Amino acid sequence: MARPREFDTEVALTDAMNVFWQHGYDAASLSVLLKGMGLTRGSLYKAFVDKKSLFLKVLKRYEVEAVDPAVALLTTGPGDGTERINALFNGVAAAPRSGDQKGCLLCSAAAGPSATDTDISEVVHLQLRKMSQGFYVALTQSKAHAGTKDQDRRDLAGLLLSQYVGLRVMVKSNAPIEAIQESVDAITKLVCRQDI
Amino acid sequence: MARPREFDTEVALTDAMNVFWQHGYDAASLSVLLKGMGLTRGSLYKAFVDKKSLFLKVLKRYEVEAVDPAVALLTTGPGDGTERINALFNGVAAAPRSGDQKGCLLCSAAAGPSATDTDISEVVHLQLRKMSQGFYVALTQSKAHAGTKDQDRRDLAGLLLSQYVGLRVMVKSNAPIEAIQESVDAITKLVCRQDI
DNA sequence: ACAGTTAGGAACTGATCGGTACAAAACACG
DNA sequence: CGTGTTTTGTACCGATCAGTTCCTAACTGT
Repeated sequence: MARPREFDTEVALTDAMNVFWQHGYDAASLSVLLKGMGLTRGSLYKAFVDKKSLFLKVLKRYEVEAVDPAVALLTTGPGDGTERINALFNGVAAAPRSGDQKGCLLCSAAAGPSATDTDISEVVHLQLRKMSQGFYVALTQSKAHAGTKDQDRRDLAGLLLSQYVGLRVMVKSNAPIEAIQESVDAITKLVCRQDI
Repeated sequence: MARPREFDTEVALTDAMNVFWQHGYDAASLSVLLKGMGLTRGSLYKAFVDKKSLFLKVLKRYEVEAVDPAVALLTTGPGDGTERINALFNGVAAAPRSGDQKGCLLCSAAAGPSATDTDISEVVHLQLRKMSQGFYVALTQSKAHAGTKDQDRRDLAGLLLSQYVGLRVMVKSNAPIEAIQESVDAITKLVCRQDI
């Protein structure tokens, strides 16, 4: 019944995700989004209601596309829990080296619209909590942290989360790579429980 | 000679700082700034050239008003270096408890305009580096880290910096206080070199 | 083939953005 | 008491913002 959509909403959502990822919520204007998604105003508003709704859908997409894989790496990835955490942070440090400075959509959302919009804030912290629990599981599955108290592992997971957010914010802010690398090196020593 | 200014530029700059601090660079529109600073368009542009120039002056002001005191706390504050670092992070966790969620102007600038504006980025990272060196000095003056390698202290200072940025971003993003507290508790254990 | 329904696309809306132009006002100096 | 200089306030600028309107195009079910 009726005229069918000429575009794939899933593809369009992925395109929108990349636009928001690169520009951030506010800076991703409608015209930029339309160009990036390859469709016109009428189509976008028909399919995605408005900008904020689109962004919330994009966040859900980001969860599937980026957060869940990161959590999977932490919880069921190869090697010891310690190695998985290191792998994650090494990935963060590696991105800017290869010219990727767009950081993390979730972290940018936390630093941006999450401050003033409760709907966005809710989704953001749900996903951040997911990450935190991923760290916790990784720590629990780490030989180096096997003997630690549960609360200590929980706190350390919280530390790793805010560390992750801080690092990705710094990457997006054009911080010198050495500053990023210092932090990652320290994290490595920390989770390996070397004497720092 | 000629008509004197009716306002104190230093006071106006402080008012502007508070507006940017609360709203962030982009969200602090001219009309919001004018209202917050208590002056009109003509006066603002005569005295501060344009919005970006005003923000750069505000950043310099923030350095004097917030960054330098924080660095001073870290480097010449009371007690051991470890205690000073703890004092700083406890302050970060205490802010949202008393309703202060505006975070850190510097960290918000890092997450915001620093990504696209090199002038702002330069100033931001100069001040962030200052913070990092503050952490380094505090670690060097800490009994618990007296025996560590210099590079380890440098790396740990980098970690503390990105931790600081991440925490203040999370505070501004309306993160639950427990999540903030977890991180701070972990930091405490870490800098006290307890077994975490 | 035609009616019903929905997508697409362009023109348009009012609001707001940062910034400018300019005249009136307020002072310092002679 | 002017005169020159600077500030102040307001009206205005074009650009852009997110969102709406509305007509046409394209399809489906009968």
